[in-house]
Amino acid sequence: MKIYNTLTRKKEKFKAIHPGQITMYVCGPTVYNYIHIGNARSVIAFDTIRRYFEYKGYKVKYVSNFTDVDDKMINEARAEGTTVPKLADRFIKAYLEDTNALNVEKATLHPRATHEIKSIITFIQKLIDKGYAYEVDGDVYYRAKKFAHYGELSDQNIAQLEEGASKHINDEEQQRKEDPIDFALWKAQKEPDEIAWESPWGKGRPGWHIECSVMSTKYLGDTIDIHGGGQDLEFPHHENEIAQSEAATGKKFVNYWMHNGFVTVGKDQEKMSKSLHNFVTVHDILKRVDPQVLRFFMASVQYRRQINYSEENLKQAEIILNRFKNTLTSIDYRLADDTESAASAELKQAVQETQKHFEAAMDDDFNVQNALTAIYDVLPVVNANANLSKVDKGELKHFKELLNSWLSIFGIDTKKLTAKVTSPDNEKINTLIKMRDEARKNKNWAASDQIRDRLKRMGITIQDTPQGTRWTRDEN
RNA sequence: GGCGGUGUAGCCAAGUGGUAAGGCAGAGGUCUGCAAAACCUUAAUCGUCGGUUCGAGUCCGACCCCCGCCUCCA
Repeated sequence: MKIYNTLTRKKEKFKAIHPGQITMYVCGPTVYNYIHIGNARSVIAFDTIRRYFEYKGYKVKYVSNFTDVDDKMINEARAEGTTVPKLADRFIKAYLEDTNALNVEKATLHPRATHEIKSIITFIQKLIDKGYAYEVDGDVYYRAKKFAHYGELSDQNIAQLEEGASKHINDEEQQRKEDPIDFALWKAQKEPDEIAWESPWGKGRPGWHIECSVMSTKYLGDTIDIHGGGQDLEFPHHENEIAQSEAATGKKFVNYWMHNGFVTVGKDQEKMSKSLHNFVTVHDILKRVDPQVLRFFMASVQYRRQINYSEENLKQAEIILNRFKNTLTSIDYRLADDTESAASAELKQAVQETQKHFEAAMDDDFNVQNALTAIYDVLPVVNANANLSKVDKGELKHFKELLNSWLSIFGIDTKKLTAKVTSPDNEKINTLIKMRDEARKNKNWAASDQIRDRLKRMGITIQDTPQGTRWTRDEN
């Protein structure tokens, strides 16, 4: 299995620290708003990766944090006249609802920065003791240049970083810092009503980057297998995490750094982001789009590539899901009917090949496009087989199980896809179909078509096959 | 300016140097009473220019377009 490592800018053979187990940390959102499609992309990308590891038999420890205190949180809470913790609670709840709707597996742990203040203070103190950090009037800064590997992840050189940073910070900050690229580990309280905790350096709150170093090492260990996040976190966030963690522990922080590509929008394909105000929240879009369609759309692009968010592309995802649905439905009908089973070497071999191709593609840095292609290639074979008067029922069943597990890597629940929800009108549907079959027998096409139209209005599509009339619900 | 990514048919997109996978849409056909679904057939010389090579989308050079990071952002 190969994974592209941002640190080395190469695909590397994946080797877990502990065989059969994987430790994964994924940077989560700042919870001052609903998550948008771009945030969801990251969540979905790493959920898909996690699910594939699990498919391969790994046990995955998956930690994803909530940043529940920072300037944006403080400002938003003020604007709404609420407190930072209340604001956080509200949007953490919304996050869990949204990601649950997108069928994202629950993290092993969702630590919150504000619940880790003690550990954060201890960690910062360690950095001060080791000479990697210094305090100035209640603020604590990290001495970036002291860390020899600073800039390696994002491939930036120190001089240029200094030049860039000096343009962005004000004189007052410039004077406090030893160097413009030094970054805050601890920020002193500025207003009396501002949320703050006691510390050896006075009242204040943690800086942004420190929480991830603390939570990752605390819950997953000094060195972990995989650390993920959006490409925009490469610098400075992840660069700083490496500096903090490796300075504190003296060990390698992360073996494989993985960064997902952005969601872009519009004909200019601009990055979707909160600051550009071109975002769509998951909360809103799910009011009109089937969560499975959104999930499949986002999961079907390889995690490093950009996703161009558009109605047309969303529509395409829906059509493909429908093909899966049709195939699975026709398999279900064939498995349930009383026709004889007949072994098919052709089908068996095609299914075997598909599995091989699917896994080879996923093993290659999660190349989901090629993995899906493997499935698209076998669908015509399966569909054609499912139309035969005698089918290989054992092999069809086997394929169905495989397809279920493959699609579940993409976050698709095939049960939901094909559910013939038991509802009060099931009996009515079957009665109508019987009536129609009767009409067809008598070649009473007008009556037959009338019943079909009526069923269509109920959201039921019917298909006539040699094995009898089938029906599916249009919406799941 | 520095770093990184990207440019393949209307759209999505795969492509270890050897005569361009696949999907969607479109067109034609088979099946069907008609449909639906399914199945079959069907399209591009790969941003531009030059180089290396028997041979390049695939390597080298130059250039152009777009996107991102370098400041909060998945």
